[in-house]
Amino acid sequence: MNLPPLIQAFVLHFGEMGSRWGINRTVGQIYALLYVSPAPLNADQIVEALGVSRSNVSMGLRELQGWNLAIPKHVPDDRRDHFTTPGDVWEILRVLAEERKKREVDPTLSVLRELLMQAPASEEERHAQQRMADMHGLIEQLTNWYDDVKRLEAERLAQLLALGSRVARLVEATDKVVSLGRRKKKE
Amino acid sequence: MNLPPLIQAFVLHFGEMGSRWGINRTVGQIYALLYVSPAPLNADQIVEALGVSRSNVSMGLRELQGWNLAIPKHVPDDRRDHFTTPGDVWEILRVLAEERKKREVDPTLSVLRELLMQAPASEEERHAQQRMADMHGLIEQLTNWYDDVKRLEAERLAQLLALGSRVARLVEATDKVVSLGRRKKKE
DNA sequence: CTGGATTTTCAGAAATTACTGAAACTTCAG
DNA sequence: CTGAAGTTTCAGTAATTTCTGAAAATCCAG
Repeated sequence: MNLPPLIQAFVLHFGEMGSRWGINRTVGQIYALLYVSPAPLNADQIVEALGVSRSNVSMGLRELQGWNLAIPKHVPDDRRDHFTTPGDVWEILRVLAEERKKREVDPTLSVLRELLMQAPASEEERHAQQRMADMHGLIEQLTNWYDDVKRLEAERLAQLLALGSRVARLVEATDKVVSLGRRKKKE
Repeated sequence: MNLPPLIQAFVLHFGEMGSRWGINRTVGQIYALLYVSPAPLNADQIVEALGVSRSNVSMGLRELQGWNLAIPKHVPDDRRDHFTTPGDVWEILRVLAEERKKREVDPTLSVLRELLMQAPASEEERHAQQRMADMHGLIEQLTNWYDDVKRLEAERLAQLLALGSRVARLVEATDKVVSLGRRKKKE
C-alpha cells in the first residue's frame, strides 16, 4: 500500500472496522479509499493503492455496489469503469440504514411473524411465543418509525437531531395544549 | 439439539443471524434460548439444549455478559450460575445500542478526531481531510442525539416513535409560533 | 468477425475464526 | 485441609471466510 499517511491511516482503520461491521477488510478499505478520493477511481488504481489482487477488488466493488455504496461513473474516453461513493454523508447514512435493515432486521421480522402464526404445543412454547411477540412488537414499532422518518429530507432530519430529547418536552407541552383545548370544548 | 419446534426455529434463526451481526452462531443461539426461556438456565442446561460443548457455552456466556445481554442470577440451593437476558425489550434495545456504539462507532470517531488534528501535506490530503470532517460532523450529530435521547424512559420513547415523522410537522408548527412571537416583540 | 483491453468467475491456498476435549483452576461443604 | 462440583483456559483441530492467479467471459474498435 502506497498512500499519503493521512489517507492510509483512514483506509487502514476502515479495513479494521470492516470486520466488526460484517464486511471484510478489503471492502472496507476500498470504500474508505473511494470516500476520500477527489475523483472516481478505476479498479486498477484501487489495486495499485491498496496492494491487493485485481480479483479481490473486483469482488469488493461488486459487494459495495450491492450495498449502493459504490457508484459506477463513466469517465469520457476511458473504457474502464470508475467508481465513487455517494457524496453527501446524509445520503450515505440513509443507504447504510436501509441496507442494514434489509439484511439484519427484515429476516428476523419475517421469521417472528411466521412463528407467531403457529399454535403453541405446550406451556413452554406459549411463553416463548409471548416473548417473541414482545420482540416483534418492538421491532415493528422501530421499523414503522424508520419508514416514516426516512422520508424527511436531510435538513429537517438534522433539525430534529439537534433538538434531541427536547423534542420530548415539546411533545409533552403540545399534549397539554391539546388536552386543554379538549377540555374547553367539553365545558 | 432437542427443543420444542417453535423454540428450535427461533434459536436456529438467531444462530444464523449471528454472523450478520458480528457474533458467532453459538452466542446467537445461547442468547435466543435464554430470551425465550421462562426461567434462568445454567450452563449444562444450555449444553443439553443446544448440543454444543461445555467450553463453547462457557465462552459464549462470557461474551454475552460482556455485552450485558446475559445476566447471572443466583438460584437458591444451587451452586451453579444461572443466566437470563434483560426482561424488558426496551432495556435490551438500550443495551444493544450502547454496546454497538461502543464497538462500532466510538473507535471511528476517535480515529477521525485524531486525523483531523494533523496538518494536511498536500492538496489530496486536504480534500481527504474535508471528507473526514464531513463524516465526523455527521457521526457527532448522531451520537449527541443518541446520548440525549437514551435518557428518556421507555414509555416516552415509545410515544416519540409513534409520532414518527409527524414530529417534524410539530416542530415546523412550533417554529412558526416562536417566530411569530419574536416578530411581535420586535414590533 | 478478429483481437486486444478489461472484467468476472472460480478452484484452491491462505488466513481467520469457531469449537472441542483435556487439563488447570476455583469454590466451598464437610 | 480435602475432594467433589463446577467453571475457565488453552492448544489443537475443524469450519468458514477471504484472497489469489489463472482461465473464461465480455466488450468494443477496427
